[in-house]
Amino acid sequence: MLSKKTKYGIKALSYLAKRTDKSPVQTAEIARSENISPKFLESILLTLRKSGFLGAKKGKGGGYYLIKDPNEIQMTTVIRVLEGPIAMLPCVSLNYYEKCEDCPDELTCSVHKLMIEVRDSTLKVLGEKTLADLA
Amino acid sequence: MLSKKTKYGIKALSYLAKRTDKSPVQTAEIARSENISPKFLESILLTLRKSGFLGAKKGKGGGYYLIKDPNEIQMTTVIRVLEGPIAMLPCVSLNYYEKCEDCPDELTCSVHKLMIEVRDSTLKVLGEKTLADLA
DNA sequence: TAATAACCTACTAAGCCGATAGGTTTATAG
DNA sequence: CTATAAACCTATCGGCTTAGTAGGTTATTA
Repeated sequence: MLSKKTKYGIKALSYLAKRTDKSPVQTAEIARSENISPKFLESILLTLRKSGFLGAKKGKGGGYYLIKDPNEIQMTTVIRVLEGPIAMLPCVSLNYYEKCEDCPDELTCSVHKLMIEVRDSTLKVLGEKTLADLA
Repeated sequence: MLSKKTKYGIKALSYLAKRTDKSPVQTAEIARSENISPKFLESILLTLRKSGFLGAKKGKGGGYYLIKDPNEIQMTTVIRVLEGPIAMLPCVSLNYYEKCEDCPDELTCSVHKLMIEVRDSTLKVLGEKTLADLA
């Protein structure tokens, strides 16, 4: 299940990508438009800025704006930053790998093999999609 | 992320499917072999029995056994029973649909569309796989 | 009749999620 | 130079879920 954090984050990015204008947009405006708790969204936008997706401007007339071209923003990278691993098990995660305690041998584990296939198919979909496709 | 419940459940089903013999296998044996907490596994096998995957026999020499042919057991149905929805958002779930509170219109929601694609690709992988493929 | 193993109910510790509260810093407007 | 605006930062919290534990009940077999 996708967390609300991720869902809201994607919505916010889409909102910014839809704008022709590249001027800063305030958190409150996005929150209002997308029905998101302003304070919660604030923390999300902050992590998106720290991750290099957004730029920010303080003070009056400030807000957040996209740094990169929406075409260059893969959905895989967005989701990894907000949600963490895309894989359904740590032992099949490319970016957040972790060994299972219970599993003596991954290569013979039935669940492992299955989840690799799921991961690859998901990765294919998300890797081909960019923020531009959503907006 | 797949819960341990689901992971253990699939492992247990695989274990049973691998056996040529169709005699009942005790919870303790599966737990030992797969490194699962016996009591936790007990509850999992119980739900698998109630869902029609397993049969059970009480008393000495009892245990659990597969009811159906492993070829007939789709991984989608197993996961839905143990984990719940396969979709990453309730609003794109076929079997556990739920409307998003924040979203006024699903058809224009960028996240919605994206998650439908992810769901479909996952469903394709899991729908083609049966328990026999795992074992 | 004793042992065995499934069945059932209840509880719990820990962790995460979504959100809130309140203050600090920086930029702009007048 | 001062007031305002908005991002930035820290801390906290209630509620829920997960993974497991404990302990007893029922049914079957030897």
